[in-house]
Amino acid sequence: MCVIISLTEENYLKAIYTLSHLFEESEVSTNQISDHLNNKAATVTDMLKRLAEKKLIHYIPYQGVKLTEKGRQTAIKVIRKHRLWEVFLVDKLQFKWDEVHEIAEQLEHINSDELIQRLDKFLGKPKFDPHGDPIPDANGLLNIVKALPLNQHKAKGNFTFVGVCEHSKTFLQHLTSIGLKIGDVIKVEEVNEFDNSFKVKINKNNSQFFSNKVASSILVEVKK
Amino acid sequence: MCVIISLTEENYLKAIYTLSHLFEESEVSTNQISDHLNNKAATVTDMLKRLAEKKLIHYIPYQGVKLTEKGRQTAIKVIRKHRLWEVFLVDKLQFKWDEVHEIAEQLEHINSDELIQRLDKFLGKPKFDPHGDPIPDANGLLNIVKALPLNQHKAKGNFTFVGVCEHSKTFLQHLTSIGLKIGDVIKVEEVNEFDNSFKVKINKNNSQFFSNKVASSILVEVKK
DNA sequence: GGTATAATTTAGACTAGTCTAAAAATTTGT
DNA sequence: ACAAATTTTTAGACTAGTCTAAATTATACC
Ligand SMILES: [Mn+2]
Ligand SMILES: [Mn+2]
Ligand SMILES: [Mn+2]
Ligand SMILES: [Mn+2]
Repeated sequence: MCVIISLTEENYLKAIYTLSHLFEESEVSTNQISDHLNNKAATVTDMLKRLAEKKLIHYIPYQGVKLTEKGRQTAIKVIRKHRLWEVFLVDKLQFKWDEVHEIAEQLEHINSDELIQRLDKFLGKPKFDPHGDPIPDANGLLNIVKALPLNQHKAKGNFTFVGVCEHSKTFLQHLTSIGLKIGDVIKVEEVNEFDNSFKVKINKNNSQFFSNKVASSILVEVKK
Repeated sequence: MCVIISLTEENYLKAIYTLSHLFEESEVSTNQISDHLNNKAATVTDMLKRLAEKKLIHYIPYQGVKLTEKGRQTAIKVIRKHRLWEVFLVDKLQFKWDEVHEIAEQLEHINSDELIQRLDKFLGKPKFDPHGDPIPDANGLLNIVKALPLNQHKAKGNFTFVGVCEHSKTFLQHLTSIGLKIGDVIKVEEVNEFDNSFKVKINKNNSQFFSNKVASSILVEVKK
């Protein structure tokens, strides 16, 4: 009970959580973590030993790591805080969706359960952050997003834009510049076999093209 | 330009700023800082050398320290953030005034000028925090509070309660329990020479007594 | 003015978190 | 199956921030 978890340790746990879901594998490797956090592999190994010591991860040398239940809960809580603060920044302070990630990276480490509970209520208990990512609830339960990237639905029809799988500032700004935001309806008029580009209409406006790169980075659901 | 100032360094600068104003002396001693931050004097000496190296303080061994202009600006900015976040916590999240200090101690280190500017606007550019302390403006200018503790006005009459000079949780809770909040009118009906206690009415309610300890910890202005 | 006391600094050590270089283990390819 | 390539760990070093104990400087008092 009540082991203190440092900011650095929180970031490692979050990285392990994210990577294990990114690659659909339960074991995460040392190099994956070192790439993700821009640290050297030797540094990661040191930290993995400390996290294992604290019972936050299962670690077998050379075999990779996975989170313990305690580690998972800690990671989820950091993600909950990150996403709630992003909602605050966009909804209450009128930041753009491409401006909030760096600030949320700092705010996610503020330690106060009461604060998060009240912030959640103040924001109207949102279910999704400004990028369409689901916000874990107070018990650590997370809606799994069943949406797929647009390019995996190789069919004409109407889709709803529900999130991004690429979070870079430049990509988010690009979506803004083509006038696409969460909740918009995308009508696929043609799928171009040659380069896998998509001819689409956004909310019944004029037609435009999505490159395969764009189509593979936006998550959509079939419109009901 | 653009020297990175760590969270720890920010706390030292804030401590030096606070202590120099608390004792009305420009030079702050090593022991004062070590008491204030609950660090050992040797630790403080180490840090003072680092802060001097970064041109944030003027430091002459054995003589005490004072802030440079750059150090003062940094300290003021941290105080501005602390007090703005306290306003946010009380006004927007409905925290009580005795619950916000610890959380603001964390939030004051979040580093984003844009965030503070937008938070300030969102809160309606408040001039005072929930404890009546003035909030420095974006240029680092601070209204000096000219209010005195009630016990220094040894006279009957009407006063306005504008702030506290004691910030402990128990004291703030005590004021709440006797029904006193910022802005209330305090009518002094008697000053008791024997123990320097005060017979007062708050907002024309029933009379009660303030001990000298209470009277010396609340800041009031003569009611206009 | 000289000594006792208090304040401050120095010296040396420790932890968390990082690095580079080298060693060891694992995986890959023939 | 074994050598080469890759991954991971170990060893040793560094910085920031902290400590204790000892040395030094300042101050207070007679
Ligand atoms: Mn983010
Ligand atoms: Mn997000
Ligand atoms: Mn405070
Ligand atoms: Mn305050």
